[in-house]
Amino acid sequence: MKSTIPDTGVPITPPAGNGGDRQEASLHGEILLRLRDYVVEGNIPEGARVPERQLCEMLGISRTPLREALKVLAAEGLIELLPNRGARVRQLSQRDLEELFDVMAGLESLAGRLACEAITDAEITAIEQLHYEMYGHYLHRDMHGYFQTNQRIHESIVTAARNETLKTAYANFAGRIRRVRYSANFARKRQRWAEAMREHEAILDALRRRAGSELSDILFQHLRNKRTAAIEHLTEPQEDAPASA
Amino acid sequence: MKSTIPDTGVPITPPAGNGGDRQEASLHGEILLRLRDYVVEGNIPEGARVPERQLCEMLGISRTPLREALKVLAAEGLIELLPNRGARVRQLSQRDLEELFDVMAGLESLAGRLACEAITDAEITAIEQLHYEMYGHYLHRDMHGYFQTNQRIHESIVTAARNETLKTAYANFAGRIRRVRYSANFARKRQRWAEAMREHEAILDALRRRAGSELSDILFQHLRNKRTAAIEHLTEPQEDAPASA
DNA sequence: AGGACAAAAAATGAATGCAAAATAGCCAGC
DNA sequence: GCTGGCTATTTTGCATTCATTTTTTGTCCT
Repeated sequence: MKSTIPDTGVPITPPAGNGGDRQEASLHGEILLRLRDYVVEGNIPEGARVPERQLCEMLGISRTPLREALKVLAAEGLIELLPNRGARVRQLSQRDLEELFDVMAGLESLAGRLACEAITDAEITAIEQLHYEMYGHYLHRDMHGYFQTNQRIHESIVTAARNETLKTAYANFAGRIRRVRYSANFARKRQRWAEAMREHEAILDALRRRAGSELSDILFQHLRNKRTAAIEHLTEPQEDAPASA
Repeated sequence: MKSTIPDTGVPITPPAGNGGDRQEASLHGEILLRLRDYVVEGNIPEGARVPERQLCEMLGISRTPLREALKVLAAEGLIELLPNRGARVRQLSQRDLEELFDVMAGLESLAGRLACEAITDAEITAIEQLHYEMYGHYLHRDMHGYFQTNQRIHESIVTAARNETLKTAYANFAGRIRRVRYSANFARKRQRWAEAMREHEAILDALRRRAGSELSDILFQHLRNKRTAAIEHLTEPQEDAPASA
């Protein structure tokens, strides 16, 4: 008994309906987007075998476009394709996660450096706004809000870098990590909070001064610390009160 | 007149023969590798339309595995897939190239930083060796040799970073740029040479001292300068010729 | 002669069919 | 009772086929 997928009827979306608004003419493109989200959101257990047949039924399509989508997801590193053995959700070892975090750190570090060359005062103001908002979440111990705002800040920096290639790569790696995040549902350790806030202050400061190489350093360290916290959390899942109420 | 591909009989390899030694069981994987090389090496003119039928005949396969490979190449950014209009070799604008170079700079900068944490004395010695070899090419005005050795040095640094994820991403972006390099066949400007050599000295120095954040900075600047030279070369293809106008 | 429309040809997108490989199920033998 | 080998079923990989869409070409009208 495999029980490949925790099937709940029609998990992804109604097979027929043109669900998402995302403009994507081709069927295979539509499938790709849906499957990617489906995998990223952690709906398939790690390392689970995913028979094409089953996915086809779920999505209401034939195998051809599905297989095309699978190949792309494999190239993106979300799943792996064993020859003659089908697709499995890629299992990330701790080492893989460390590597991913480091690459993310490098990309954000780069984003900060580039942002300093191109960012407008208005954009900085917007980020300051987010920063204060995040500080509010911090004071209210609102982890979820904090986390979301934090993510928006980092995305703003990447956007300010004015580099679509970077942005795409960033989104790709972020997806791979997010998959784990959804599954493990790890949150930041409380004790990291104060430290992270201080680091964010420094980030803003360097950004205001357009100190590219300095910001680059700070961002790398910031992400490195994040990495450490995340890895520790994975090996020791229990941490002070996790769920926000 | 379409003349989509500069067809020379059977351009890629004999359709039947198991050409490459690269172990890749599946046909689609084999196709992917061959097609990628074929595109990277610039055998297809920019923006040229590539009828699937023609590629199928070239490769001696049916359309199914070919289309799978095309989807992957599109995801990698080497080609683009227009709906119902087939695949075209992705045309890189000057802006695209700038972005790519910057991302490469970011990745190498990251590689340098990580390398400082993990590199062994033996690896540093090996890089020093390459450095001297490169210096020899520089003295002999051997651009080709210089270029190759230079590439090996940068690859050594990426390898020393001990991060397979980074290495894969690096290879991907390098491929996209190489495609242009093959096509445009641009080389370094002579006047950049001396400067580049000095920068390499500084790279080695920082590496020896394991000064991660410093090396990160130097590498980024080094690649940035490379970018400037490359872009200038694209707009003004003449080498050494009076850059004035 | 030039342009617009229409039909034919070709190319793409997706579905189906078929062969090979892998998995599982089963029986015999130890 | 367990292991080892053999067969049946499932699943993957690729080729082929069918349905649209696009592109080309030919013709007619102005």
